Amino acid sequence: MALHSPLLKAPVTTADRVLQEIQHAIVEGDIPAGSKMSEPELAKRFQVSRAPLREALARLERCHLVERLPNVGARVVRLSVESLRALYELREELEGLACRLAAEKMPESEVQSLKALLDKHLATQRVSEGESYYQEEGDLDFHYRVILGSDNSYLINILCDELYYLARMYRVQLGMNGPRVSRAFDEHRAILQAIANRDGELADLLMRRHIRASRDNIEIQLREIEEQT
Amino acid sequence: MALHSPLLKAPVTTADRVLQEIQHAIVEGDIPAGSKMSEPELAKRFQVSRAPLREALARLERCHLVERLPNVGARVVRLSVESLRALYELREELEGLACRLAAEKMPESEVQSLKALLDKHLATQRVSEGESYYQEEGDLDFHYRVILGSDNSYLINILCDELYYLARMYRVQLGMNGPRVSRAFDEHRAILQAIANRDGELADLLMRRHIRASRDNIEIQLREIEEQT
DNA sequence: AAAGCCATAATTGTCGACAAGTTTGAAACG
DNA sequence: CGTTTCAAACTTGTCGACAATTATGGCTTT
Repeated sequence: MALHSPLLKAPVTTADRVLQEIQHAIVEGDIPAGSKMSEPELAKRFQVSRAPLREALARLERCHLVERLPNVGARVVRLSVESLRALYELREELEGLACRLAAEKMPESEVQSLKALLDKHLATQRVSEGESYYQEEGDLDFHYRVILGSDNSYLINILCDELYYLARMYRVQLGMNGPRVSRAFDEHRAILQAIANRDGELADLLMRRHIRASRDNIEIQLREIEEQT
Repeated sequence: MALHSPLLKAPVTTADRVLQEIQHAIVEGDIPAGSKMSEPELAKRFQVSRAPLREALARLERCHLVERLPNVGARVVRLSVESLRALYELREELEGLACRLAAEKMPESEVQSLKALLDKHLATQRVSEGESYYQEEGDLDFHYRVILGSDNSYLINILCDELYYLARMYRVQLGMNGPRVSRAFDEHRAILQAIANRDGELADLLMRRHIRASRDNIEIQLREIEEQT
């Protein structure tokens, strides 16, 4: 599933493989938020020794999916309004910057290619309206490619490796509901148009709004759940 | 040396200790930029087994001081104009954001405490003019505390853990020369004043300029060296 | 009965050895 | 003489076992 995604590099080492498996399990909620991650237990579950497992845990900490304490161990992070705020506050700023840079640097051919991608999304959306999976992948592809257009390796690393999976965890577990889905498409179009016009300032502004809207959507769901407890 | 720095957490595990030692060695240039890092060699040099050493290498990769390839190994990064541009482009944006947030959220007591810190720096500078060590530590302390004032854990993590040491490596190896040193003090004062006035927009702008100036300074040194080759 | 303490069990951190992969360099070939 | 091939040497990745630290649970004490 989703093996075509540009974000999934082919695993070369055992640690790579188990990282991807655990990452997926956490994002999807198969390993529940807040739970303790026992090294012996996970090693048995994924049929590996503790060495590559610990390597995987270290990388999971790097992308903020687990928290580790020396001599104590690792826990899956808990989703919270406070963490969501901090995460999206940062994404707003960084993806806004990515847009500004992409407007300056993205080659014309890539802009055209992105336009074609959005047209494909639109067609796909018509076929399966409300189908969140395609939408989500499409949304991610769009963001992903804009970020790559920034041509800043540190920015790309932060957004695509370190913040990506946590943001995805919020979206997968708290979902994106009805009307928001189709609106996101229009916002993508507007952002890309600004980039095509080489209007970095506008692309920045539109992307910030786009991310803010996405955050508001998730925060509503999250508050409902937090109040239940 | 520099054990009082707020950035240096007390090492609890062997991996922590060797990480700090290697980190220091790379930043200071004792392990030269671009050189291969042999695991057996480093293990012998620091008197540890390869397990904690590999843990340290993983964290060095995280803060962009080394690059690793599967089944090949780790190399110390090379300093380049292109990498400097990307790094400072990002720092400008992120520390600008930190200033804006700090202007909103930093408690009054912390603002006062920072004022006292700058006064102390000024006194210290008079005592040892041109002494780059104190200046540098002081500069870092200032930036560090403004970042903490942002109250955004992901932002703090990126700036203080992941980008900090590479930025420091550029500064240590390419230096901060004469007139820039004293100017930095004045810029700090202006930034802090804006934060004290709760003028986030201005603090953002001033911090961006401050970082841009610092970058220009380093880039000049770097270009000279690159042309020599 | 609640709080503190100690021994025990379980977990994490580290080690040395083996397996799998890559680099090196010399011999064979064009 | 330059290029290719291949094997030996070395490096990285993985494993199982041991050491050090933390969590558990029953016992004592007040």
